[in-house]
Amino acid sequence: MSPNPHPLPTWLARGMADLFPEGDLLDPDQSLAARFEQAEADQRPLRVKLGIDPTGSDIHLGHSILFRKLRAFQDAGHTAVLIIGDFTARIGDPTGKSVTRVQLTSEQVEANATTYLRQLGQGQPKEQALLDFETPGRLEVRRNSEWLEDLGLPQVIGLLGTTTVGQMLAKDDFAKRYGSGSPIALHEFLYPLLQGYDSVAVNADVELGGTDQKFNVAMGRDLQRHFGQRTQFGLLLPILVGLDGVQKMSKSLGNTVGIEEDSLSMYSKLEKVSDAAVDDYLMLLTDLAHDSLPANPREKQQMMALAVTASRYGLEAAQKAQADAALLVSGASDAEAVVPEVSLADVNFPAKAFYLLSAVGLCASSSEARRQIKGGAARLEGEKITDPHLEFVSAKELEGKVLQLGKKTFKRLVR
RNA sequence: GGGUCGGUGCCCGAGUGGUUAAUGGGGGCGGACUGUAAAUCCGCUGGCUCUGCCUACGUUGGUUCAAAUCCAACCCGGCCCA
Repeated sequence: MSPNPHPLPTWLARGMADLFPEGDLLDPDQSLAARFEQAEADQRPLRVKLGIDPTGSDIHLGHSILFRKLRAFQDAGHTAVLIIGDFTARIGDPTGKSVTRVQLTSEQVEANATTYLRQLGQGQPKEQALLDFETPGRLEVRRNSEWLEDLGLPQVIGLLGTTTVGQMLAKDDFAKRYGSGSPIALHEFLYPLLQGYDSVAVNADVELGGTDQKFNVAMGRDLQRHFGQRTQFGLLLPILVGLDGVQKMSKSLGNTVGIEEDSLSMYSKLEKVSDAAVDDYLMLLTDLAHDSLPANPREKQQMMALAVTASRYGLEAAQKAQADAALLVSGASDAEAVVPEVSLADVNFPAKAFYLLSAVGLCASSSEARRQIKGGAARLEGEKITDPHLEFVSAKELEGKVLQLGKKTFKRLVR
């Protein structure tokens, strides 16, 4: 193979799962590297699109890999076009869901969008934020209701006419559902088309997405061509596996690390991710060079956890989290300072042990607490609680003590 | 619109009148082991300040001493026909 005349910058290539098209290396419509060259020559920043679906409200590390890449584009001088899918959220992205998603009201969507932007760092200095909201020209935040709300039926029919049922059924998710006899609502076919139309509306040069977005991103290219526009490149990043190392990181699977979690909890979760996931985390969530990593898997976990936490909270806070986490596992008695506190104000006395566990938030329900106690999971000041009916007469006798569930969860009871 | 099969706990999926809060698997949680990992083994897995009481098998109503199980209507879905 002859040397590539325009290699992609390393910040761009890192962690990339797929890039398309990858044709003639000199053609700016076929090669992203050539598009870069051209943009530079024209002194025109590239427009890099990323769509978010304001259906949830908590951003986790799985989302953040896309934002990190978008930020890298910003730092290289390009324009991030963040599209809030406020209109499409009301349809529901069929991706990965076997069930048709509930449609949200516009109030819910708006509230979620606001929360999203805050978590991405709106109003914060760029050093602390996920995206650069500060530097002029580096960020455009758009809502797709801007252009989708006013589409008339003739235009919608026009969009529908650009593709076929056969093409739609080629999409992985639709294919599976169709094959297994699960319902597919017709309006779900509209989703890829509308997301694709977003690319037309913002004139995107590049669209970022997870590998599960390939179909939708490709649809954007088709529609851009249809509307006589220059086509975008699809840059796909892997879907981050969750803490279990098996399934994708997703809130409904409960294997996430939230971007807003405090440094201690972020570090503690990360340092125990499954070995299967550590290399991915290092690649996608840090900038560490992979040839300088320790061979010992335990050290590797810790290094990764430290780096990821530091990228969010700074090195000093991350190191403190690391030290605190070490204290916590060594035994609650050494860790006075770092155990999170919980108030007894809402607990009614006299309180039985199982009720206390649930009232204090250590267990989801009092029935669960009862089971946990029977299973030997609950401790007070390091001493195992064996009787669910153990009764505490007043808050006084509990103040300052540490209540523990399992090996990892501690709460200090305070007034 | 017609025919037909189906809708069960977080998910999948048994169960077709009576010790059924409902077999089994997955997932989750806890215990042992360990590297706070994986694998393995064991226990738990509707709610309630709980020796008992509630609520649950698409919805509503009915039959019966007794229903997830029988009947009716309705809602939702798959497939076939139109």
